Amino acid sequence: MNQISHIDVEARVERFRQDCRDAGLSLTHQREIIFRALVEMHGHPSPESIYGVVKRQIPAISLATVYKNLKTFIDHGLTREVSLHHGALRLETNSAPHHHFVCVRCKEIFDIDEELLQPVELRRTLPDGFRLQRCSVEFQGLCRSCGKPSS
Amino acid sequence: MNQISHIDVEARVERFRQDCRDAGLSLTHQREIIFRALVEMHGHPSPESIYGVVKRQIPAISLATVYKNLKTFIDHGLTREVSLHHGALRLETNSAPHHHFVCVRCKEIFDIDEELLQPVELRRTLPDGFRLQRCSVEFQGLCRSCGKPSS
DNA sequence: CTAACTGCAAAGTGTTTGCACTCTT
DNA sequence: AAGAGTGCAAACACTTTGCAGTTAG
Repeated sequence: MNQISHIDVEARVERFRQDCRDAGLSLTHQREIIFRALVEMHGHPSPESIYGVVKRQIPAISLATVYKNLKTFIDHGLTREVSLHHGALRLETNSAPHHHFVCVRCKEIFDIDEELLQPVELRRTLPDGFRLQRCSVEFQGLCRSCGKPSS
Repeated sequence: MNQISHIDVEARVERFRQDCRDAGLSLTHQREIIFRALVEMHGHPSPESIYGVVKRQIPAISLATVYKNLKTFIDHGLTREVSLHHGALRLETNSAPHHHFVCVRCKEIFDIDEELLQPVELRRTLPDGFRLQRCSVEFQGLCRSCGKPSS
């Protein structure tokens, strides 16, 4: 919704370079262009749409490279995916209202009883025209087995 | 996490039958077996895993039928999908902490500034061994354009 | 120089579709 | 009957993989 200023982009790209060095990642031309495209875009772009932007600057780039790099970025916390459970349809079997705990490592989903939470409260109303139907909270972290020091 | 009692299953299947009648959906054998399998399973099953269960009772059933019916169930509110944005990878461009509003109709995702919300509070701690890293709220409803009476 | 990265094409997933046949109503 | 639903196979979209060649450190 907000414009992104050039200074933000530059700052984020600069931090990106540092993060790559810190993580031992090569700073390739492709890598940087992809990251820059990402931070210059707004909303929640798909790999394809990022590819479309990047291709204007590196016509020979392949979609696979975009995918590989986005995955690398995610793995190193350089960007984030909108949802931990994209990829495949999953159905609810629990018909009672509840929230979810998603393990960032094994991706397993655990139900969290609704009454474990204080009701979520808005400080102000949603932007005009938006009609709220329901709201659910997603907790992210490590589940019991993934959090064990051994594993 | 909890066992599902037979009485719950029967009650839900009975309601299902009624819902189908109300919605003008044919009550086929396959349909009912699929629904029953779903409510008898626990957690967040995939279409494949439901297919596996159903196949034991109707060996000739096809995976496509399972998919078609699950979609029908979702469309009629007879069950719910775990995440509205499974399907394809989407990246965040907004690096500030924020929540999401997802339009149930057009599936568009809108960022909701973190400070619009009272912080989410737990009444008790999470089950032992779970390590919380972050938490984000997903609002669902109709967005501005989908909520217009015209559309 | 070496390990990491890229581009390509091919292979994988998970999911949908078209169509002839079969059931529910 | 008529329309809705089913099974099959083929088509799809999205993503990953293997590998030979290239580049960063």
